[in-house]
Amino acid sequence: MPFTLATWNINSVRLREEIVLRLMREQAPDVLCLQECKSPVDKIPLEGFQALGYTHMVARGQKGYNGVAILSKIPMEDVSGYDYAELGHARHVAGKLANGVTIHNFYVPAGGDKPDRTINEKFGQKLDYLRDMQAGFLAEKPERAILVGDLNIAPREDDVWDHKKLLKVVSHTPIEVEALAAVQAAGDWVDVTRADIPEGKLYSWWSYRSPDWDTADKGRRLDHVWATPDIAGLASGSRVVRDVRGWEKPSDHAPVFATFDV
DNA sequence: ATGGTTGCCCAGCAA
Repeated sequence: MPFTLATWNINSVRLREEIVLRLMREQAPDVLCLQECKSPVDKIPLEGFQALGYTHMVARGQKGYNGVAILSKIPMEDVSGYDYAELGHARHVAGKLANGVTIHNFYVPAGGDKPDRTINEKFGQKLDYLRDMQAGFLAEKPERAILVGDLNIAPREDDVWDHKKLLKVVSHTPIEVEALAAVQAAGDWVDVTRADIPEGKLYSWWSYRSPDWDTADKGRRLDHVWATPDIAGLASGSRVVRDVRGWEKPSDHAPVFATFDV
């Protein structure tokens, strides 16, 4: 049975409950992975989600910051949660679906403004987090797994609006791109979005600070869908639903979708 | 080089 999955940095699930419901109604992914819920787990507004068929959830939360959740129409078991870099942040949750596929949902640290760990502790935390992800996947090779989330790195030149201008901007620096490539190699992860859409500019995030985000189109592809080689070939239909960035009271991220015929 | 916006919750940090 094929299922469709979406990943979306929601930037407060409580403030944006209405547009989560709208996405569920209009796009109806079977599995919806959220990041930056900014809510304790017991304060996530579940009633409306359940009424639309999303009766299963695994989540990690904290007050005010971070927070990840997987909402699913498919039964799902809570399988683990990593605290990479030992930050004490709610940045990872995983669920094993009844079809045997494990979903890892990550919110990688953004890394602050300056791409230099000697003067910016947050950048060091981001690199440490990526290093620990790499070690984790080397220690335990994932199988029949999908990794999604806001990885806060746009790896390719065509994942950003201007490669040269962003080489020293956190999210597109060579050291981050290399660290992300090491994570990907450690788990043999296939970049499903770029396997489906190999050519051309593709973004999933546009800053709130750009007044005319759609026309200016100074975006970055920070949100990713990866899969292990045993199921990556079953993926299709990848897309960024860009319109969502223009909905009322939007998140600064648009959701990324893929379908897996497992 | 700076400031541009938003969310948390009411100051200032994080993104």
